[in-house]
Amino acid sequence: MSVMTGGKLKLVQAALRLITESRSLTSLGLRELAREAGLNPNTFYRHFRNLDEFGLQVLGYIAEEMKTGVRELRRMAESSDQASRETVAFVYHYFLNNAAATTVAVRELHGPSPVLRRALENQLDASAREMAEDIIERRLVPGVDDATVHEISHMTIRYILFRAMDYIEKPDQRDRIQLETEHFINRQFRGALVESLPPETIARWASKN
Amino acid sequence: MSVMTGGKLKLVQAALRLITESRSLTSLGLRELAREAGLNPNTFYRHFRNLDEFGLQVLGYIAEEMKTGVRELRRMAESSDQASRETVAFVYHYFLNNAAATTVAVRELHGPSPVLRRALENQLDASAREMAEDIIERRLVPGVDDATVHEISHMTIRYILFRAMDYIEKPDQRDRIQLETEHFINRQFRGALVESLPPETIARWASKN
DNA sequence: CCCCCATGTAGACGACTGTATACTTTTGCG
DNA sequence: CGCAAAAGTATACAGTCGTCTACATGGGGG
Repeated sequence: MSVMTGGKLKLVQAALRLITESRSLTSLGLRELAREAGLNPNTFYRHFRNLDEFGLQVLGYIAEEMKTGVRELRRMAESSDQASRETVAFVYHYFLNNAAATTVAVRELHGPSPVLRRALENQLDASAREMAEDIIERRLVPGVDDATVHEISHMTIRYILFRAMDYIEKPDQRDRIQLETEHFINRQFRGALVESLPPETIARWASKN
Repeated sequence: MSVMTGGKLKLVQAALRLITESRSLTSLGLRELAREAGLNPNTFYRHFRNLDEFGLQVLGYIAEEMKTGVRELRRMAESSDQASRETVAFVYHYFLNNAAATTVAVRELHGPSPVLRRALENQLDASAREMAEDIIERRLVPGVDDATVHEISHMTIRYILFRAMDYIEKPDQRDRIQLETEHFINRQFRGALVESLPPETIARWASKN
């Protein structure tokens, strides 16, 4: 399962290549894949039962890629305590360097195949849980209860993933995207601290500081 | 342009029907469309030059639908001043009643066709601008500057659209989605009020109230 | 060494696709 | 009504697709 070689790898990589050139995983054809990979169409059957199974394997492949990225991220976040700014920069650079995987994830998360959608949702939920637990364990946002941290993590993971797509496609907006992401995160966590208070009270207090 | 009739309408509606049954606009076939609409394949050519033009027309069709929805929403928001809760409920019910259009929008916003993506982005940006201007004019969040209101509106519109997809597909989670959406909005605007203050200061103050 | 099994190739099949040309029906207007 | 344009249909063609069966290669373990 773990390491792919030969034709199998070639086919998966061909899929990633085609998808970045504005295609969708679900719309790829067997022959098209083989053509792009430089293989005979029938070679496909030596590695996959059908296109559905292929899709899942591609998802597994990119999930593996993403996991190593997350691991790096956590290792880096451990060393710095002012997480936000550099962390956001790091994350977007990571997505940029894994544009193909990112594109697949974003496309299929809202794509037509229910199976792939569920698989991706589970993957994202798992990442969100990890992120939340890290935040809670390291007491990064004291004053916010655990359930809320989980909720915010869930939103943030998705927000970043979608913005990563823009980040990849619109180089001229990268600074803005990074900045808005920081705003997003800051507002969510700061907002959570004063969630139960009426806006007027907050505004009055804030204007005095 | 305005009113569709006969075969043209049938084809567009057939597309919406197929898309809700887990398909993507870009992946629809000419013959498939005609079959679903109960028409001869060649009738398609009487109304559309090719499938790309068809896609754009479908988008225009649902954009028209959405616009009337937004108009209703603004009319309703005018009458109540505690916007948030009922507004959110209203919005999700609207999306639920226009499931096909919602699905198309979400699918194609991250779909493989750059043309459709741009068209949808512009549509969403326009809606976000309208929303922001409403909020600013009615002074719903004093203490937050205009640029920030625009930024938050932009995020919120997208957040709600994506959650609307879940809302449609997962009936058992509808209450939770509605609640989390309220949280999202509240945290964004409240967070914006205290954006520039260090979290510790906020937490200390909040714990005293 | 040889054999075997995994991997890759060749050719063919029926089904489906987008499109062109030609014909029929329906519709709206003077 | 009469007739022209619009809308819908029939048939056909070349291309692509997924899949099947049969055959070729080639590298590692007995």
